[in-house]
Amino acid sequence: MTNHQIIEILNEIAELLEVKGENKFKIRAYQKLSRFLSSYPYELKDIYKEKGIKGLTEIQNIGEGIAKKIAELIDSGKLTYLEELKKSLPENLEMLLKIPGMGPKTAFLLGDKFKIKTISQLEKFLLSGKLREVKGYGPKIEEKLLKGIELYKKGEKRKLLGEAYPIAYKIINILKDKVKIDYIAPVGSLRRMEDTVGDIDILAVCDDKKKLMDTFTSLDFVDSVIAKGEKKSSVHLLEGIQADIRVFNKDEIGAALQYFTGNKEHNVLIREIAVKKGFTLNEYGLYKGKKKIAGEKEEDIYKLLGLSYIPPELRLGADEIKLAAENKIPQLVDLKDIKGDFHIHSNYSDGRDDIETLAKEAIKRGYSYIAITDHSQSLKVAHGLSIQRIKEQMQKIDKLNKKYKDKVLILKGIECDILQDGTLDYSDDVLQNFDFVIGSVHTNFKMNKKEMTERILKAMDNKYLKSIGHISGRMINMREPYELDYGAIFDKAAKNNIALEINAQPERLDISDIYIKEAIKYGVKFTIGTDAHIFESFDYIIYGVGKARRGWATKDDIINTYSVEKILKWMK
DNA sequence: GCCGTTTTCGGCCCGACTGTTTTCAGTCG
Ligand SMILES: Nc1nc2c(ncn2[C@H]2C[C@H](O)[C@@H](COP(=O)(O)OP(=O)(O)OP(=O)(O)O)O2)c(=O)[nH]1
Ligand SMILES: [Mg+2]
Ligand SMILES: [Mg+2]
Ligand SMILES: [Zn+2]
Repeated sequence: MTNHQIIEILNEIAELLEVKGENKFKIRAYQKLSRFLSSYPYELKDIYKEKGIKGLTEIQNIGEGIAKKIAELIDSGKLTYLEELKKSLPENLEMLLKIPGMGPKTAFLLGDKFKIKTISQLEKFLLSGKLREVKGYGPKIEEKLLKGIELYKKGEKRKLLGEAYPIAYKIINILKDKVKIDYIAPVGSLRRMEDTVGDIDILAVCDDKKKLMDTFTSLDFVDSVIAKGEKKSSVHLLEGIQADIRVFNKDEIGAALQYFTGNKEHNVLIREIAVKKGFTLNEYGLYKGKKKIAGEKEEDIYKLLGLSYIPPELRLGADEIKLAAENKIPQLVDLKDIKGDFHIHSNYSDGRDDIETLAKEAIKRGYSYIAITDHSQSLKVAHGLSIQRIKEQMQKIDKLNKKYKDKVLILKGIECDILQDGTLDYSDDVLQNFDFVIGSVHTNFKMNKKEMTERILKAMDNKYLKSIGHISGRMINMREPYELDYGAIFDKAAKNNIALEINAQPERLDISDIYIKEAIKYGVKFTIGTDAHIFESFDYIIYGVGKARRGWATKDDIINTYSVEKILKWMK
């Protein structure tokens, strides 16, 4: 029973309780825990095995009630409570609830009174016009639900951060072009730099609100308008994702950002603090009675609530608020601190560009160094480098380093396969010639937790290894990560002075940010690498930095912030 | 169902849009 599975079950319980019309705070408790666990770095089953129920209740948002249920799930794989809950309700409600526009009330009505169990039954029912006979329902609702079914059938998944970000900026640039806008920015999960986003949230400040909304809802790539008001509109895009916009006045921008950045749990906790202090907080401002006491700047709101500023990436509703109250939010690493990129492929292996092109791009970005890290010999599909090719590449790099002396330093790197037995893909007398060796697993993924951990730990005995590439092997939405004993790896990484890579490819984002904070406690350092195969992908660095920030990393934790002198020393 | 240096019981965020209403419920942010 993985955390992932437990999260799904908690969500299912919350949904069913909603349909039952249960106490909404009880429902919130399940939702809150579910969200909390999605960024929790330890497996509950390990904690339960070690410390029992008591270990579980020590975790934030888990009390006696849910601890017992989790224990039953781990012990037996089943949950009597959920089974009973399902029995007491119409079948297949979960499916109905996934239809956009269908909430708990309507789903219950359809399941209970009209015995609807399948999508095709629902379609027939809606087309028959029988729903409008129920008080409170009419033809527009039937239509809306039919549209919801079409959307549901598309089965759209959450988009990768790296897919959604460019779409958000496409929208922003068009709007800026067509309407006079004072401020516009991506917010929600995009601003928090989550791995994936459920929709694109945009916040704007603009005088001509009507024109902005007209423009937004009539963009070329809008395929349906879900809602359109003067403060808020929602559309669905051809790209297969929803976009929400909210428009505010200038003096509300701080409160608006605070609200629209979220996450929801963070907002609720912040608003609770406001209430305790005798204030109210909404998206327009912080109020003491009728009097507005903050709203222009996010910082002011946090400050008046007795908190230091909390960067968006940390706003999870976990422990960031407590730490802000104690003034213990660290100065996080920033994009402007980054001096180089530690994972780049050239046309020597499976990259598109020659090394000189890559070096020029690095110079353009103001980098001090880049590491060229092509694939190693056994990875034939990616044209892994033979020993002869390594020699040629090194000579080439020497030449370029002469040519671009004082402009950028090209590091002789390699992304060396960690073979099934934990040895590296070249012998030490080859590896010793590189400045920077990444060890990556690209083959034989189907090993259990113990075997895969041992494989990686073994590789870490090699004194030339400097960083572990994309450690979990996950491909977001496509391939699950393999299980690892992260504690053992962090421990050895810190002791052997081996960094972990934050791979910034949108589909990888690996090591996952939920582990970074833990690793830092062990003293582990990180190299951020875009894994670029074309120079345009140097852009992915923003996602890498975002992940580092979500892991509470400071400048010191990230090797890419070091000067040339310092990295040369570190690589020795 | 969870939580707490004021509380172990009584709190638990607040608002926009739509469709159906003649005052508001439902859904979503
Ligand atoms: N105060 C408050 N704010 C909310 C609530 N629901 C959403 N928000 C705010 C915080 C969210 O980050 C923001 C955008 O909502 P979304 O539903 O788009 O969620 P978010 O972008 O966080 O995640 P997503 O990737 O879209 O699933 O709106 C709520 O119930 N109360
Ligand atoms: Mg969102
Ligand atoms: Mg949204
Ligand atoms: Zn790789």
